[in-house]
Amino acid sequence: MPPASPEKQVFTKYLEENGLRQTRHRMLILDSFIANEGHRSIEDIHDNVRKADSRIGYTTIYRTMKLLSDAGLAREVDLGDGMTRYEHLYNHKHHDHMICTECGRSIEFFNAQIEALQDAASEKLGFRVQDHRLQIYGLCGSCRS
Amino acid sequence: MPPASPEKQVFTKYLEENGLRQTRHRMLILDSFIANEGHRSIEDIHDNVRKADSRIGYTTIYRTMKLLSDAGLAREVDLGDGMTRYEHLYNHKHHDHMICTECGRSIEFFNAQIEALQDAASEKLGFRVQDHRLQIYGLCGSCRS
DNA sequence: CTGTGTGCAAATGGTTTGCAAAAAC
DNA sequence: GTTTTTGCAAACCATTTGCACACAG
Repeated sequence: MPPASPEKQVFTKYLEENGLRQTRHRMLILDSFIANEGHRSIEDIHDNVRKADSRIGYTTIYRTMKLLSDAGLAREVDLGDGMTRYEHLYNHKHHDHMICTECGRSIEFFNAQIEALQDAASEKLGFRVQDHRLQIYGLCGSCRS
Repeated sequence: MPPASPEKQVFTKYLEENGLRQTRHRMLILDSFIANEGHRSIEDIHDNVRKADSRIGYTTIYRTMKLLSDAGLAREVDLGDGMTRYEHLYNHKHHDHMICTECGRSIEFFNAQIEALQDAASEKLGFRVQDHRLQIYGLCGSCRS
């Protein structure tokens, strides 16, 4: 048997520490989530997980994705399309998003200077930063022509 | 008669240009909106406008706030409390928000360097910026102690 | 008058919840 | 066997829409 993926180890540990059970459904959802990159909606994940077990319901996806977020494996992102999406957090650098208002595609980017300035600006206002989100809206390369 | 406020002039012009009518309800909503600063929900505005005319319904607030946004007088902000809020845009400098995860209060801030870096980072990725939103989550001065 | 604006109630759509049955331990 | 988890359906809640009536131009 191959060693469990680090994400699975993190999740298992999280479940144990919180007195939660390690169920087959939760593990299938984790499997599907780590096997697919991107900004995935509950519907996306549900469709994908159903290939492994067609009896898994929407509700369980909602509840499990919340657990994965708490466990630090997933991050909720709001791309402005009216539904919560989830992206990988484990071993993924923090980043922000540029969202094309024409085609809806989103580009991930990271800028260390912006990050540093945010911290500095916050500290100056007496604010202790926990997290932040930056979305830039505009036209992507293909749509601006 | 005092001259109409600049906001009223902008809105009137917007309505004319788009073949829309200048109704009493729309003007009352604009009055209420420009008379109160802050991040106001539909419910806030509705409660306030009803003091002037108790027959104005929720629906009209929704529809009119959308018009005010289109006219460039209001901006939708998402403070993560599950409802759309509106803030003034006319003669208000662009700014971003720090949101306290403890008390929910939000602080407005502006940092020219961050703005410039965003534009530069976008341009480098072939992105033409139209707008952007930055929310920093953390603990405000009163809550961090 | 003619056509737009409005209020009400009902519909919508993503998300949450109550509860009995199923699964984990 | 006891307790947690799950699926289903119903509830929720902010927002939108259909429609008959009210109002602006």
